Amino acid sequence: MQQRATLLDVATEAGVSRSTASRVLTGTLRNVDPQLAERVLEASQRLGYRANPVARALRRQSTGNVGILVPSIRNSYFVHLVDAFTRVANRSHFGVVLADSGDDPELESRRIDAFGESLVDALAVVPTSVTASGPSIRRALERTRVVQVDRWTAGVDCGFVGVDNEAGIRLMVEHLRSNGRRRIAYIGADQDTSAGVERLAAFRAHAHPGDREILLPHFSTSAGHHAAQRLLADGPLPDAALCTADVLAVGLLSTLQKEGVKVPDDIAVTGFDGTDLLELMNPPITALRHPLDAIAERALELMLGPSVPAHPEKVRLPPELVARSTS
Amino acid sequence: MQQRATLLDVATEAGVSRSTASRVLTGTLRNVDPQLAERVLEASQRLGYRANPVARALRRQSTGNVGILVPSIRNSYFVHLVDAFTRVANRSHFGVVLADSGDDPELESRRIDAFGESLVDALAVVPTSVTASGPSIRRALERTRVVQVDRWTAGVDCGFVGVDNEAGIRLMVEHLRSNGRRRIAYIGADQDTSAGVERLAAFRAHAHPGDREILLPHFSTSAGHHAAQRLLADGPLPDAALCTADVLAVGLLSTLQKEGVKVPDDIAVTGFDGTDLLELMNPPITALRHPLDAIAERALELMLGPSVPAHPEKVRLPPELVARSTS
DNA sequence: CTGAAAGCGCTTACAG
DNA sequence: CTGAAAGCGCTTACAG
Repeated sequence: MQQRATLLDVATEAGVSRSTASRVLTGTLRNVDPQLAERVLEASQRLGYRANPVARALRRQSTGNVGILVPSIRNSYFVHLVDAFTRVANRSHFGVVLADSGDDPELESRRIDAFGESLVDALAVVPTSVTASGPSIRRALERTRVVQVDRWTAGVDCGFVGVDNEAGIRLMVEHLRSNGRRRIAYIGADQDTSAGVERLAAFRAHAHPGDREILLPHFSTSAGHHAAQRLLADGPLPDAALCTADVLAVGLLSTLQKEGVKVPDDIAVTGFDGTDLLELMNPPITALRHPLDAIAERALELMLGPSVPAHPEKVRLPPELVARSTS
Repeated sequence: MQQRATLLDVATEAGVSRSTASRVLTGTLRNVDPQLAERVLEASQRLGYRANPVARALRRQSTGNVGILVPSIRNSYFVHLVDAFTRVANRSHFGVVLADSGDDPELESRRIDAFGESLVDALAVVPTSVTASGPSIRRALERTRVVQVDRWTAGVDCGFVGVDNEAGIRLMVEHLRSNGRRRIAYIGADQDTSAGVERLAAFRAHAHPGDREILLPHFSTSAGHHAAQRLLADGPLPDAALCTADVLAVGLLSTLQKEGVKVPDDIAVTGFDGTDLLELMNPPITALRHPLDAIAERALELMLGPSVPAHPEKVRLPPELVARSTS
């Protein structure tokens, strides 16, 4: 670990000024003598020079990094989302800084501040709460460009990109009904998030008398496990469990099967997100596919696009239904 | 999104110099008049001041961030590892920057350079290849402090912290034998990584004549699926499949079951990492538990500790066996 | 086409 | 105890 070569070192080695060296190295090649350019390039090579990004960022007032804050990297839906986001960002030569808010508004607030005071030009956040996340996001908005992804918060004037939850629920309910399911149990969670709220509202708009609702604290596999136990305890089994997250569906299916319930014969089980957990289960689980690449692209456009509109866009992208063997 | 207040703004507002304002705000409170300190604090509050971390990093020659580069965030083992690493780093007030090398030495090399030229004080890397990752890691070592986690590369003088693979395999083989399993199929992958190499060598040291080996390109669920197909195609089933990664075990179990094989009656299946996938499967899968927190702690010590020893430490931490229902 | 100079926003010896 | 000044390593008007 030796002393890094600096721009001045390169310039000296090449016998030019820092200005010229900088011009060559940043590719502002117009207006540079090819001879000198060559010398600078060689010197830079010889010294193993790489521009110090901290100094560059300070001067340019921009780091070339974007941040993404998700509730939990343990939830595989967010892993897929981060994956898509990173791929799209890298395509435009942006680095990505990832953080996890532990599904906790308090921790989320600290993370947002860390980003705000930190090294990103813009921030994508999946808020943990439709209400409690408001203040931190508003605070972030004062310092940097922010877009909300997958979930929004109330009363915050900030762009949003996510899946169309209403369409997703409708697709799923129609699919179940058309397969003869008559008593659907809606397995919801995180009613304190916009996703939870929108999905439940959509379900109620399409519910029939025989249907019911089970609402859990968080989207997690253990919540799915608890939902299964509730189903088992509460008398006759419904003929479908519409889970509003893959992790819920996986936990629920796993628990039902351990109790000897046959899926899909006794009950249909559906997920929501399209993660690759679905294919691993036995039987593979019916769910939606979210347009994650498109979501990431639109999010980055909003984050990095030219101006900040007075009324930021809210973008909802339609999911597709992917029928597998549990329905 | 308004103009951020600068240190000069705070100083002016409080009627002091930047030096004093800086002293107060960085908590170098010795040698500051309490009166002035109070005024500075108030001004800072009023202006919503937060130090610009880029400027601070340039001046201090340190960012307060550490990086971690993993082969794939799709592999849930690495999610757990990153999780532990982040928790431990945050405890010491370090930020964490995460990147994914897509299991590809080429991409890995680019990511390492990005880190090297980027905004971290030290880097933890899980190399993709015991050979091909060498040059990039050596290059990183010239610019910043580096520690290898979970896997090492040949001929690179760099600290390492990981699980004791030999002990893990031994534990697992003994467990299977003591449960009466006589024909063990070793399901390996990534023979180009130190983990792959060490695990295979350990297995061979404990193998019996009836045992066999199936080696796959990568640790992934689809590789587990292929392993199951090979097992099914190759004549009489062994009575145990010792998988050297949880994702392998999950993919293999899932495929075997789809083909009507009974686990554990027909065959035992074991994982390796201790991710929470194991509990979701039906039946839950026997595996090891890695001491991830300890691994993260030791890694951070090596990354951030005082001096760089001439012969960097190689730390191997012992796993525990967690018997579940597949063995 | 090229270089001297200013400046991004901080922190920290140094002098007083 | 406090402030003027230097400097971290770049980039970019500006003058020539």
